[in-house]
Amino acid sequence: MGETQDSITARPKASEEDAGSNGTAPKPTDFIRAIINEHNRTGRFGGRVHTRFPPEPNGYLHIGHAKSVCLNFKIAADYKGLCNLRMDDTNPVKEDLEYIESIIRDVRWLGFDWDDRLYYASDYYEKLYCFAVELIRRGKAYVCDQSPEEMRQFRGTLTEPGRESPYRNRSIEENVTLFELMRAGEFKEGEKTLRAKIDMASPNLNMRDPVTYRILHTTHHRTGDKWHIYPMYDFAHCFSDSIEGITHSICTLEFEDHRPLYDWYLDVLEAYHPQQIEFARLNLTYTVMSKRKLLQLVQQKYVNGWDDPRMPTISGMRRRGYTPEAIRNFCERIGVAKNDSMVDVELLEFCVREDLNLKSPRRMAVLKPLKVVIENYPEGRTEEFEIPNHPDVPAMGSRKVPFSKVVYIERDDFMEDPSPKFFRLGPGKEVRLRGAYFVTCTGVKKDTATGGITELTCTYDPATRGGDAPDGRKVKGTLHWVSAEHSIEASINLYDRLFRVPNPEGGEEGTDFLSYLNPGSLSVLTGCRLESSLADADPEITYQFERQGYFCADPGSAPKGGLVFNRTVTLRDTWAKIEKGKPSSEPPKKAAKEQKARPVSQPEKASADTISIDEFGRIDLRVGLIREVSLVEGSSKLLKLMVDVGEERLRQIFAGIRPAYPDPDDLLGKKVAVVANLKERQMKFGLSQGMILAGGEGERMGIVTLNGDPKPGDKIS
RNA sequence: UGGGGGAUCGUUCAACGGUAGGACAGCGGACUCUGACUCCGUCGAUCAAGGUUCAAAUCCUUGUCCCCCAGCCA
Repeated sequence: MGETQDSITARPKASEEDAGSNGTAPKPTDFIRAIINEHNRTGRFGGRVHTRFPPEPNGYLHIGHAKSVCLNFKIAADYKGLCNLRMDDTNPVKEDLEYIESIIRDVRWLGFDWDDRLYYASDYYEKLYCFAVELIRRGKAYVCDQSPEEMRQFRGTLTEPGRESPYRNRSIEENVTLFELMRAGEFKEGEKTLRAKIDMASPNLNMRDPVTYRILHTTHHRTGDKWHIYPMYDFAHCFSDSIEGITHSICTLEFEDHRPLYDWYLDVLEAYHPQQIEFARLNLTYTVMSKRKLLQLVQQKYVNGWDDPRMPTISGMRRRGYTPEAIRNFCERIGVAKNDSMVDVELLEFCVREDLNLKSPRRMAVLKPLKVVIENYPEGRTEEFEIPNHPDVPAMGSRKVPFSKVVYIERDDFMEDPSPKFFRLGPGKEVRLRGAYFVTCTGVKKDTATGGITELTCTYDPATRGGDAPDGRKVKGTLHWVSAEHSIEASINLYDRLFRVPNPEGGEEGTDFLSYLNPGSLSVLTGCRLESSLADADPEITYQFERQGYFCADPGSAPKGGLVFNRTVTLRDTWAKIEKGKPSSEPPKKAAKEQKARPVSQPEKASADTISIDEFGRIDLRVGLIREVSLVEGSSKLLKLMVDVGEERLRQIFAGIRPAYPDPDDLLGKKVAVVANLKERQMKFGLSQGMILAGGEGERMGIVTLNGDPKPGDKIS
């Protein structure tokens, strides 16, 4: 893996002594390693560290799993221990061979190795069965005839104890016999279970005689029809860990109150006893992480399979062009703790860019072509420019890029009436075509019907061959380009976040996460023009299309449909930020950013279950002019606004935006978006007659303000 | 109202009784044949109230808020 990250974040030497007598602990910081260090100090596991990554093969691995994979494998590596890969396959109803294969592929792709230690809980079924029998013999388990319904009723509630099952006191012999019959398939599903005999009054619901084995007449993907009973997670997991000699059984927080059960099973049978440690699972903004929801997205076709590049799955990210190094690095940076956390997806994107910037060969590709004819360039002439594959890594070599009289540039790189800050092409302006010549725009051709720009004419300066002017004159802008005649056509998938909101799982009660799907998460660009060297692009390689972002050939759609590229991630785009912030909205910050619909135009394949225009139309959005602003006494958050929405009277609106406006007078005269048909609301401070649109929280809040010269009361469409 | 966890810059991780630090994001600037990269600067936090102490994010008390648990899922 060759990460140097560790040494960067590690504390200096002094802490190394945490490692204790065996001195193998290089990473002092996180709480898990602190526990391990303590174990090593006291000799609990004789200095041994053996972890495992135990996925259930009921779905594809996602970035949240990657966190766990990295944690387990890295801890093992750091302590010179081992990490097993174990399929936790105890529920044949949900599991599948396809998932097993994908998991193996993904963990390997992430860069981890388990030698020959690929295990399956199903390998232990026979042993587990014997453990269960022993449990019965020790009077610690019984066969129960209660139906699921009855069992639920007897379990009690969070605040009331449960009641004991009438079958709780069967004789050991009867239990053994019944359990054998369960195994033999003599009973119907749900007819009987094996239950641990613990304590129906325990405040921990997991200890109220939990089911240990249930009857399932389902063919198992590995053991076929051999078994009619399957162990439950708590039982199978602790003994699987125990059998494998795991020292540290690392899992997520929700298993914290399963730990007493984990410990109970092992203690009752006096088995080797690993230490379970729980950490907070990863949440990422603008996505969902639950396997159930991801499955739903796949099954209901909101995305095109588990490896859809918009999915947070490992296979989706691979297809999108993410690298294992970037993902591992991300997992390193987010750290590990017990706080519930929501990591900003921008950090992931940063890690991807960071890695890709170093190793992506540069190419030129025009996504939205605009034809440029260079008037003074000889007809029929072609020359080739030698352009480096990487500006900072000469070792990556160079390639020849053909140039001719007609080239394409990016439509966004031309403005007919540019602002002074726009240092790309405009009428009369001179720019550099990267690695080729300086050109000056001499003319603009338009479609007479639509007025849309169809073509540009330019002149070039032959003296600037290669991209430098001998007279030392500078140009502000450098554009990417392709020769019309030599370029190849491709379509490009632009991906944006799958959800419109940072936390699609945390919506108002009763709101389905699907309603937050981003209808613009995929936009397909056709007729893009690429430099010809991209014709046989290797899907394994992610290229940087200069000034655009990182892209890789889509392995899924290569064969017949022509060349298809996936956008991995955009380049940072400060210009877009300037542009966006330019017109009005004072503190656009996050508020504006979160609305960001990056794929600007283009046909969109709307794939989401969203509200319709009609529904949205029920909201009466009006232009409002802020006429008065005053502080609200007794509230640190509210401002009282008097807003002109084109009616005789001003509307009184209380807005919780004060933290963002230390000087509320800044708001005077601003044109804002007002929800005009909101039911009036009586607040402590007065009647609020509408709502203005804002985004963000606290100081990073911004209100939606309007450009141009709309009149108060104008409808916002 | 039971049990188990958790609260530190916008986000995330650290600080383990002794200067609240890093990363991402933001903002400003330098550089630039990618408005990229890089570099520099800057903004910015200890849930609250008490207490112990020369000294508290850290220890104690009380409170507040958030997450998880009533599958024959994992």
